[in-house]
Amino acid sequence: MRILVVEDDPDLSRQLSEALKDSGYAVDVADNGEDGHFMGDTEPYDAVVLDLGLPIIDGISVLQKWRADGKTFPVLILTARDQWSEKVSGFDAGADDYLTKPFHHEELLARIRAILRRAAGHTTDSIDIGALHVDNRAARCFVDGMPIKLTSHEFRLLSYMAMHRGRVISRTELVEHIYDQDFDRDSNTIEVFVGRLRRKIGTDRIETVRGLGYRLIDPDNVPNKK
Amino acid sequence: MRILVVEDDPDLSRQLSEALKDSGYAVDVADNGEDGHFMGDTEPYDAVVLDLGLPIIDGISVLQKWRADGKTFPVLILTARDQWSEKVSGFDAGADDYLTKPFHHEELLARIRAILRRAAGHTTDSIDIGALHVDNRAARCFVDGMPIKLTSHEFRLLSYMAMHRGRVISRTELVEHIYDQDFDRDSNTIEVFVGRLRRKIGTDRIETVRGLGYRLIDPDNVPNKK
DNA sequence: GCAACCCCTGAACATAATCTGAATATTAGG
DNA sequence: CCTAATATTCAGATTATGTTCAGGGGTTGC
Repeated sequence: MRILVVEDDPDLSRQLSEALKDSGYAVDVADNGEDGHFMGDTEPYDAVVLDLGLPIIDGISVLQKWRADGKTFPVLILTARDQWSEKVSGFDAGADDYLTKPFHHEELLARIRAILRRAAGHTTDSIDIGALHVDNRAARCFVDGMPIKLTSHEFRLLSYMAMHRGRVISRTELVEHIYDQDFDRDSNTIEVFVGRLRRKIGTDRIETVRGLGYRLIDPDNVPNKK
Repeated sequence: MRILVVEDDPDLSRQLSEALKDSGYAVDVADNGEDGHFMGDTEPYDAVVLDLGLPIIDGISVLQKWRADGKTFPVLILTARDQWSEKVSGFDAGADDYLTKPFHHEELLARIRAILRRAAGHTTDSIDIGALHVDNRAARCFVDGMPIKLTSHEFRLLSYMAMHRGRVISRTELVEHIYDQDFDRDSNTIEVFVGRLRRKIGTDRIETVRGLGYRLIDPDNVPNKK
């Protein structure tokens, strides 16, 4: 999952992106409205954390522009305490949730997880695919109840596939959502990660669709394959 | 489905054609208005992605020429941000949709699927022909609810026939829409693929019309065959 | 500050799926 | 029956995917 943070206070921005990275997200940062708007327009984020008081273009305008352009990623806005009117116009502009500063990291992370899972049409933080259990909250996964140790990138890959289970996901899409901005994929990292994941969670849980990509399935619940 | 991309920026052009190929389309590329116009005039594309700012002949003129010549393929135009007047004249010239740069691959792909299916007179990404279900988004097909594994070329063939179901489709037409430019068909690949498809989805779903081509039908709902 | 470790990356190499073209068999139509 | 059209089969050729591994950057524990 890849997240954009638009925040001008350098301290807060660093804290936020660190906390998010620790939770296993790929994070890009913008420190003003213009850059933030451009990045949101250009890159396929899974969620955005948007401060409202920003240099150059304010947060509400950025959000409005995105929505006018048809961008649908979920947006969590940060407001100063007591700025009730801002919250209202934030929701009007298409925000999905808000958080008043100051806040605990824990709360931010919980809300991010919530908007991510809502966007993907799930109702809880964990996803079961047959005997495979993916816990996005604890960033852990289990097969038949046994905990599986995954590295951070392995978990990102699994988590993204779990959110979109059953669908074929192209290598390009995986790269875009697992890595942050400056990454030029000209190597076979995705294949390597898929290989490692398969060894850990079971080869047949990730189906490869030649020429298109990969798909996460429940191997015990395939109607019948030819 | 075969798509023409007319775009002069080499980076964007490569990205586009890669993303489209990933989605299972056959793709040709032109990097200026003149070549683009010629290719669109000569080859039977199912859709065109057309940048407006092009060397030699600009995009709007290319589109106007095509429409004046009676070309009906759907055209998705790419415009720079804020060039609202361009969008308007694009629609006037006969565009089917537009996308402002920059954009996400996923959005482009969604719009391509949308104009393709509109052009074929469908309203969703999936098509049912009796017990056969073709899902163009997931690139999958089912018979009686059972998933059928198809290779990428097999799926292209099926998808094209499903889009034009009930009509007889000649071998030449199939070759032209399933392969991109540089493919010299002097062999019997189409027969081979039809054979393989038949084995997978059921022999009687593809009818042979001697001397003309093939037709995709619902074997359980044939008005009356002689 | 150092050593030990873990993980990521990119490349080289190995394997497997699928495509192609041709040869051969079968069928429909006269 | 004869012929042309279509089907089937199959063996390379070709590409996509898998696997392995070494080097390096970063982190942890001492």
